[in-house]
Amino acid sequence: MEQMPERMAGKPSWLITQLAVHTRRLVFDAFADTGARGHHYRVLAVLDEFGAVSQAELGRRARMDRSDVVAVVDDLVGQGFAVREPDPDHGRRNRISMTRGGVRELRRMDGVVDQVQDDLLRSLSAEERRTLTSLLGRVLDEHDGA
Amino acid sequence: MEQMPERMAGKPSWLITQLAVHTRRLVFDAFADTGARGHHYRVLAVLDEFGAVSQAELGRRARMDRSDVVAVVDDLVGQGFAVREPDPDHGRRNRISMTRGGVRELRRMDGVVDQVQDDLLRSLSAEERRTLTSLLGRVLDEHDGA
DNA sequence: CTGATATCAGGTGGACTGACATGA
DNA sequence: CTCATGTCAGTCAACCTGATATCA
Repeated sequence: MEQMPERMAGKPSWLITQLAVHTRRLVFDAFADTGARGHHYRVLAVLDEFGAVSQAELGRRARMDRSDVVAVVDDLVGQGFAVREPDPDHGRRNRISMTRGGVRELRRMDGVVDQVQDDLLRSLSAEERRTLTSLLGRVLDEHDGA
Repeated sequence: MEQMPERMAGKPSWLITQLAVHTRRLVFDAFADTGARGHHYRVLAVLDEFGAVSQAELGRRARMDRSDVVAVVDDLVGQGFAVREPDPDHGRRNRISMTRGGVRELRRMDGVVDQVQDDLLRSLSAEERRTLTSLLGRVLDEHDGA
């Protein structure tokens, strides 16, 4: 692979952007056989950790737009991984919850993502991985309104 | 901002993906007034550091597809920042080079990017920034066929 | 009234694929 | 023949905006 410009190779912002491309490709390829996508994983992860929630809350926790949540929930419901039902306490709100199949799917995806994780960081030691995770987490917190 | 799932907050792959979103937005906003985009910066950076190159090499160094290089070079030529001329030693190849205006535009962009950089990493010390850059660089090298 | 929610239509930048013609 | 190059058409996931309707 040809060398990239120095002014880019030394900038975290560029490194992050480029690594995101690689990461997305790794995840996508690993999910390819079942047609799953990153959005599906995010939504299932929220449902697993926070229980039955509205679509709006789902979007906020998974960091995705409300518009996109609709289609992804449609998918998950269609695959039998989630259930959409009207909130009894609120006429407009939906309650999205996971099915047994959804839990199984999430477990499967977790394994896949862990493998991708290992592949992605294979050049770092365990200690370095922790350092990287910590630094990235602090930077994200600062910009994520935590 | 609502809390995100733990299994995501602890994974570098997710942190990188999310940070890339913030980074892209910061850069895009900073470039917005002149209508410049990331692609333009990348191409100018390659031209500055490697001189007159073919579009194919340009794409490889800037990590972008040849298809996309065409339109970006069109833009830069239209703005007077670059020149496209046929390679005298090769009938098919083009030679792309920078103009004075292109150099000035790149300097301007450099300043903008540096500010974004500072904003992005404002929660880290200088030492931590170096550590982060080094770790990210090593991870990218591993996946970039360096 | 405001505010939150769900939905739909559409647009964007960036990464990519396939096809095609041309020239080394 | 092959391989690299330039160009064009179009797809894709993700991100985003705006409009609309419903309900607290």
